[in-house]
Amino acid sequence: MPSCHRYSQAGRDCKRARRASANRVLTVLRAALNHAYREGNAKTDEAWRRVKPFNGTQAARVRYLSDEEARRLINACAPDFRAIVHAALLTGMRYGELSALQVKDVDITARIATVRHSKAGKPRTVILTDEATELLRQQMLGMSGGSLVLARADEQPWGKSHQHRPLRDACVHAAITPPISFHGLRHSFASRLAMRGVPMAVIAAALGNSEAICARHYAHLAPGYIADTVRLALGRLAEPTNSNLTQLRRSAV
DNA sequence: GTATTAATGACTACGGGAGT
DNA sequence: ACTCCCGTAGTCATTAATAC
Repeated sequence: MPSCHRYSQAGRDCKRARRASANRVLTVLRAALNHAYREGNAKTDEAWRRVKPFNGTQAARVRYLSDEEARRLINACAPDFRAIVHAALLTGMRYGELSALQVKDVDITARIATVRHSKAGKPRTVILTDEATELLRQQMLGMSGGSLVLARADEQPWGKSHQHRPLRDACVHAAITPPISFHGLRHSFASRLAMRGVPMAVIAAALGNSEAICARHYAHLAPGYIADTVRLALGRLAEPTNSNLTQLRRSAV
């Protein structure tokens, strides 16, 4: 676990994260207690009904990389790990999705990839940019349909936790401070889109998330988009006319 | 490198309040 | 009474961190 710095932004977020975790524990505990109450094993549920979760725990500011940091990070990775990091930054796909991606899931001609088993349980299509298409095409050269597109140098699949140390080392070499997690690469992808004014609905579709979740994480990165949308939608209420109001003298205000 | 635990992301279902 | 919207509860999957 990262150490908390009491007065820094990281420290405040660490505190928020602890409170969010406490809320989750409370949720699980309350579910168990409610079950016991429904089964007649508790006389009353009043005690835990009075416990309120911490407020303001859902507003974490996501950590993301600037384009320059992302380039440094890619360059600092070993070749096999570099490919999966690069792909994460270009597609926003999760570590588990990338490490399971097979040749048959990638359509170079249509420039799409299919995630057959996403976290939400539903398959989804990932749009590939020219850069992402070229990256995957290079990876897939000479491979058969069932091969993993992004495997380790020893041709074994990237396993659980295999990303942690290489990414941490790459962050050190690339002078990325604070270091970023693999999931942060997904946030970086979405943040780049948000900062370029891409609508939340489009970002949500690209990530396979709900629009509400995306808005929570990335809306603050797109103030220009929100402002433009509001201004465009509202337009003018009335044309300016000659006012029948007299401007007050400064001394009268 | 692997196993385990903690933390987080993200979904659906549901209930309450506001509006009609 | 009904519908819609929004927030919360509950849950599961995934990722991160750590111990060995």
